[in-house]
Amino acid sequence: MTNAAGGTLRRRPSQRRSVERVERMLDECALLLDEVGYEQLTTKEVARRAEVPIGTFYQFFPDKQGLVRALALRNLDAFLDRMAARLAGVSLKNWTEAVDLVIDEFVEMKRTMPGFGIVDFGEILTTPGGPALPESRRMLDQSLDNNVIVADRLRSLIIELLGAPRNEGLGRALIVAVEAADAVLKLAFRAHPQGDPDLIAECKRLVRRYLSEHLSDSAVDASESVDRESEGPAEPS
Amino acid sequence: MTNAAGGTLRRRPSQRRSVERVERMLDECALLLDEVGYEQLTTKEVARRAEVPIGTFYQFFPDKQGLVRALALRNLDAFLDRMAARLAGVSLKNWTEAVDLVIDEFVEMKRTMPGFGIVDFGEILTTPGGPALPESRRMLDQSLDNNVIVADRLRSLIIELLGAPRNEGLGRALIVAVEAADAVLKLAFRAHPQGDPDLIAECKRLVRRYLSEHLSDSAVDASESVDRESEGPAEPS
DNA sequence: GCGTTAACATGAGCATCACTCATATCCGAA
DNA sequence: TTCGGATATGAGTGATGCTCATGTTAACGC
Repeated sequence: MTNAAGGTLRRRPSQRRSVERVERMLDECALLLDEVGYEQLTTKEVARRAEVPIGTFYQFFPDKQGLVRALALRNLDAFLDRMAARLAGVSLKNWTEAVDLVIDEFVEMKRTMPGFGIVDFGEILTTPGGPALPESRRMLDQSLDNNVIVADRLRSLIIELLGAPRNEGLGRALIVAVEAADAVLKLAFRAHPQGDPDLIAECKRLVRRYLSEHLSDSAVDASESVDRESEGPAEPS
Repeated sequence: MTNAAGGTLRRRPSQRRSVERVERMLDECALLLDEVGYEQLTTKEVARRAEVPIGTFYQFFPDKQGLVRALALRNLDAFLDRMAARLAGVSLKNWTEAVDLVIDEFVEMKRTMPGFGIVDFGEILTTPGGPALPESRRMLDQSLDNNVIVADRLRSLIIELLGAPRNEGLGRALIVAVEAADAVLKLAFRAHPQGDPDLIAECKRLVRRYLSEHLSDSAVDASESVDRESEGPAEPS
């Protein structure tokens, strides 16, 4: 819902042609990232493929990092939207099913959405191509925000759907779970182009075991918001 | 024990002066990495600080990535050696203590060893400055090797010290645990310069919960290799 | 239609980077 | 001393991220 490129753009495109251009640049960035990786990706090539002059590129994106960060945010939004839609259309027996569903969806995104496997919720999102520097506090804070956004929205979804108790530690636990799952799934995709099934299964186990401290099974049965048993997708508020 | 710069050097320094030079370059690389991050790090500046001509730099390191990878491997060796020494000098009551000890040691390394927080067991080790590319299989395999090396040596240490059963799944579980813990600790250090204590504690919980499937408490008491109760450091085989 | 003004578009050019290679220097053997 | 090959060096090369002076379009009052 929120604009995917929220604070990362130098100038927000207003006219229709400009919007399409920015979108095209992000599309080509994603494809090129999958082809050559971040370091080999050049702004000139992105601009060339998107059929946009390099000068125009730099009117919208502050720099190479900004481009990739904007893509990361767009991917993030896409994932969260798909998650919300997916969770809304299913009646879950217990919260562990929700964990499996979220991870399956994440894996599916990695398999199909260009650039999703490379630029996602980890530090790449923050400082793509470079590890976090103690100097650049601002960027770090932003990354932390992004991380919190994912975990927070997941928590909202889980609470909404499963009626889990609003533990104080749940928020932090979800952040930790997201971070850990992200890392393990990265490993799974490093080991196998489509994601090593064993490692994906192991990832689910990891998250289930960890979250079982915070999410009790009893909370699931007490769920109030899962009223409809229908399988059709329901609209989130 | 094994040379830290394993296959990453273009030419192995033979004379004493050359060895010192390579060591100095790695030292300055680590410091500079902490100061400005990978992307801002320039080979010229590393060479300048190490008081080595740029030409000489490229006689030993194939490229910028090779330099950072060599540093990563040196840090890796340092960590594993310290782990072995630390575990050898302590009698553990149960395996969860070993988990805490390993994580504490890891955190201590992140706090004190230059470049350790930035270049470590994650993908940065593999493709520093760039996420994994589907193209560059060779690098990916190497990264996987590195990851396996850590987990494998940890497994050896744990089995040796705690007499844990040699489960088939233990190896993979340790790889997953290392990957997850690494990610969560990165997060902890992004949130706090010295590492957020809450997140560090959460990391221990995560690993303990996960590994409890593979390491039973009873296995600890049946430990055979922990004969000596002395606290002096013992030599690993 | 016309003039004015501001926003937008463009790509040659600049500073800087990773990396090379022709040359200089060293050093042991004869 | 002379020679030959290994080593050391830094000016130079091509490429990259990014800028900015200039050209083009759009909007609006008259």
